[in-house]
Amino acid sequence: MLEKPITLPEEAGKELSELEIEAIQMFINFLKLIGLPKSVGEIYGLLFVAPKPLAMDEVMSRLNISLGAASQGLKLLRGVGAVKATYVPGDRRDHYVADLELSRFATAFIKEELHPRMERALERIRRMEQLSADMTPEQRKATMMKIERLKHWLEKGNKMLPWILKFLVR
Amino acid sequence: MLEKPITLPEEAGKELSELEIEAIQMFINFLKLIGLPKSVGEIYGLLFVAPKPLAMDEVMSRLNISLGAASQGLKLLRGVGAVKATYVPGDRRDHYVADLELSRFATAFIKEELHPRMERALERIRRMEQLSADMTPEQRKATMMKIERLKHWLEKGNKMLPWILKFLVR
DNA sequence: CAATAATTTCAATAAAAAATGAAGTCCGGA
DNA sequence: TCCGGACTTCATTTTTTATTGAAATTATTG
Repeated sequence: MLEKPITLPEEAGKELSELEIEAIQMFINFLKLIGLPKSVGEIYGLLFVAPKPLAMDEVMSRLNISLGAASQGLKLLRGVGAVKATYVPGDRRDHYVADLELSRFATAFIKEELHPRMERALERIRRMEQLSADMTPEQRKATMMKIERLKHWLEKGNKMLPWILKFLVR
Repeated sequence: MLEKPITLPEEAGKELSELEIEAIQMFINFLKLIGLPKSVGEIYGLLFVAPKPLAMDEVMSRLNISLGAASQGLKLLRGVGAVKATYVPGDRRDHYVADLELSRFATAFIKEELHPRMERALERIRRMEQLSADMTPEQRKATMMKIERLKHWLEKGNKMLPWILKFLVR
């Protein structure tokens, strides 16, 4: 084993720079939009402007968040491809870098939130069509019209998604 | 005043039909996506399939939600244009109908959530550019590259929005 | 204009979501 | 194989958000 670098307080706990603060706030706001918790925005924001890979405990101490939040946040970000683990020689810890391709958030959102909900909505619509079968003709007509509207809208959304994705990715 | 129709329990508190339940669950899920609370989804779902305008207390008793939730939910829905008040002769209460144009939710979301956040993000980016001024040339270069990425992405989003809106609305 | 129904508001409460940190697991190296 | 740091998990706590319902406000009508 090489020299133990003693405690090496390094920059652990160092104050956040103004740049970091701006980036972090920006990502907190954006990721909140797609339902991600503050801590995830903080982590991504910090890594986004970081000039070099950061280890989990650096993330923790810079942001003053707990071990659990750091671990779970990084896990989620890795899961959507927004953060990558990199190897740093001579250090046992994993180090993380932000993937700068912002569209990863959009694609993850579409894949994990939008798509499943659309599927379930279509199921419900099918069920509604069945249920409208035993209605008075008059009621049935009105109901079918509404259901048609719903379907139409969902289809429109579904058609738009691939287009949006193509536009966002690269 | 005409004959007082006595208590007229009418259909107040009547069980929800299966059709209503499907519609309600569908809208709970969808509206949650854009950050609206469950009660709002319930109200809109109920009104969406209702064959006639409903008064606030009907909404309350059918859904078993409180006076406050009904009032606030209807207010919000009226605010985004998703629900209209209609006049019902001989009844003092307001009656509400769902506007079937689903795109109202999308446009409200874009106008009230997305747009403001984009504006604020652009301000932050400007601030970040200023801050990067006093950095070492090397750091500055790396930072500016990242900022460019952000800008590029925001612009892309901004360009896409009108298109999406045009597509969704009618 | 009094009486009362309909609705809004908002402080208090409940419910849901996120953060914490201790206990447990998983390595990698000696 | 045993040790110790790095990380993960998850029951508990904290924070945030939504709901409730009583009081205040605003009609409506007789």
